[in-house]
Amino acid sequence: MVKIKDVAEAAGVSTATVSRVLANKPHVRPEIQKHVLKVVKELNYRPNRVAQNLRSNTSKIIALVVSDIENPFFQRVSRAVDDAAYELGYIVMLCNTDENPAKEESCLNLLRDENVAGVILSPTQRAIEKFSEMPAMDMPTVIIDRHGKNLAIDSIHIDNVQAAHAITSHLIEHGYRRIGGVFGGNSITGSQRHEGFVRALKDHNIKPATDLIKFASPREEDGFDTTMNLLNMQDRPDAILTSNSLLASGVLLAIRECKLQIPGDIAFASFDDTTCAQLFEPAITVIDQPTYEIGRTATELLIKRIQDPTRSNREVVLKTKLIVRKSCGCK
Amino acid sequence: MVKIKDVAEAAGVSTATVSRVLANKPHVRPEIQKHVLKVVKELNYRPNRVAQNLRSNTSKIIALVVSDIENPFFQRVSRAVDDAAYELGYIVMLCNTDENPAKEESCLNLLRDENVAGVILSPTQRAIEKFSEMPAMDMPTVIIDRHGKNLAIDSIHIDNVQAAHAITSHLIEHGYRRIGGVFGGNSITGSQRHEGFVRALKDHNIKPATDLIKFASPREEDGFDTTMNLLNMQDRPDAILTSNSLLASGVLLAIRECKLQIPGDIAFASFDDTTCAQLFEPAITVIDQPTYEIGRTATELLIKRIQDPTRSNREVVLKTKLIVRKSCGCK
DNA sequence: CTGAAAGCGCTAACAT
DNA sequence: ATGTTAGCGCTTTCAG
Repeated sequence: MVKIKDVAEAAGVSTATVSRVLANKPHVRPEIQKHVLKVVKELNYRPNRVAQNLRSNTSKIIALVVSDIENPFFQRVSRAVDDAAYELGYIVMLCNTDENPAKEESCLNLLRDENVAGVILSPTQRAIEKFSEMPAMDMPTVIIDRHGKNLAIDSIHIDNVQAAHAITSHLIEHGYRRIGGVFGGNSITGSQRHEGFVRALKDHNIKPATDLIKFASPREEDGFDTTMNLLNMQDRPDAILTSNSLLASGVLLAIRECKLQIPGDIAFASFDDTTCAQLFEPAITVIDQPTYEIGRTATELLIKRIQDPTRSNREVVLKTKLIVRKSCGCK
Repeated sequence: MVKIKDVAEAAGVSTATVSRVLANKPHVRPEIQKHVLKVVKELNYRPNRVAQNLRSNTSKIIALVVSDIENPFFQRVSRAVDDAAYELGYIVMLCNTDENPAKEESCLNLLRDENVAGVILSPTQRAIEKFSEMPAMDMPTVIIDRHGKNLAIDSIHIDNVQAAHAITSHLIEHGYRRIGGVFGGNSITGSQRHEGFVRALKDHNIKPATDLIKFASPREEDGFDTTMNLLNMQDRPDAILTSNSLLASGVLLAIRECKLQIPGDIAFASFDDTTCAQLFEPAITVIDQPTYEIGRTATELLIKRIQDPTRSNREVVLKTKLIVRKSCGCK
């Protein structure tokens, strides 16, 4: 491997000069600069990022830590982060916490050990609560998808309560009354959407039936099982809302298993406008989140914070869109 | 930040001893070992991975470089890689090449600059061809999804030709004769599946109609556009096969746009058993790849190679499964 | 069994 | 404008 010393010798200058040229620092004679660059190219020299990192405490790696790598929401976000990071000369490290605080902590610590430049994080409930106690949190960080109320940190998210309220109200206004809710368990997102759901019911003078409200881990199988329970009740719901697309698949599978028609026998609505939601017959009414924009904005916020750690914190709230389709036609 | 020197001083030993203890090296008195460990814990010391990397040339980061981060196939693979890596104490860096050789090269170079421990790569055609000339390829590498014939490298993939042959034959045996093919353009995978498709036709004495064979970039919109062309022909196909799930969505959208029934008006089959393929009515006949296993195996192969760079290369070929569903019922 | 000291490849004072 | 040199935090000979 060719190192800076080799370049310096070949060019007949000191390593300091080579370093200056490569960093585009001033105080280098243009002719020398040119010559060094030529030698760099000839020798095919590439600076060792590890050494640069150790010496100057800078890194070109940012990390994206998500709670569920298989959720289409995060997949779309990570595409956006990857695009934006690449444009800005960074590469991204993707980590998955499975909504598991221990895994999250170990992951964050590892990232700090690696001295990454910053982190985009969808935190667990626990991380939000213990934020200040987590040593890893001295890294530049931006939080996505969730947020702590008064945390001194950049965050970007949607108004989950409002979005859930909107889509639930839509169901109610189309005549549905016994609405079942299947929410992601032990995630902030899930509980906020649950809150919006309950509020919408109350705002329409419907008493939330606790037996119609379920929490499940955000996986297809759990969505399926939970829904089967719901559908096997003596007085089954006339509509179901889920808080994410993984659960949605499970719900749909269960509805089919019970040979129920949508929306004739039961209406359905969900979060996240996936291809599947569009392709399904009837197409699914959903809350569409600006996923790509969330990822891009998060990356840009993070890079800005890396460049200026003292800048004031921002909380960006992005608008969602209710996309009305056939899956909850009038009752 | 507490460093090894702090630990050494607090424990009344040298940094060398602390290092030995932490690396579980022999020749340390048990009592000293115990004491050092205690101090490490008290001080909450964590070794700086960057310094370790620089000094000893070892890293705990492996990279996963995929051609399309939005393809469910790679998403499932990356979940598997992430799981396996985590278990083995590594973290993974995810990069996306968009099937773009320039982006791929720049990404690989960056990874080498960062001195990552190894790479799992779904290479572009060009990378396979120019393999030996790519400086980045001195990293431990395992290739997934694609493979070069006589490359001295670990690889893991399925038999694309055989799989495409099988699913095409299935269509033919169900009476379809004018079968359209929509394949991923400029990817090895796409062309191999195309090859299997053509072979199956020939083996059944059907002359491949060039106007029924299309290549598209693996995105929903391109699948849609391409299929619209196919469906607007005077003598449209009676069945369509696509080589990946992103294209499949586009095809399905186009078929709906033309108000055609599956399989009544037109049959459909594809690669990759996604949730969507199961949920769609009628459910889609697909070739199911062992995606999770591909990711796990790749990770395990990579770590083994990292630990022993001299070990002989392996080419692992995994079996696929034809899952027959309603989308190509008898004509 | 343990410590002193040399460097991994680079950057940034500090000299000149 | 350029070179000299001292580390960044760690591991690893080499002595003892």
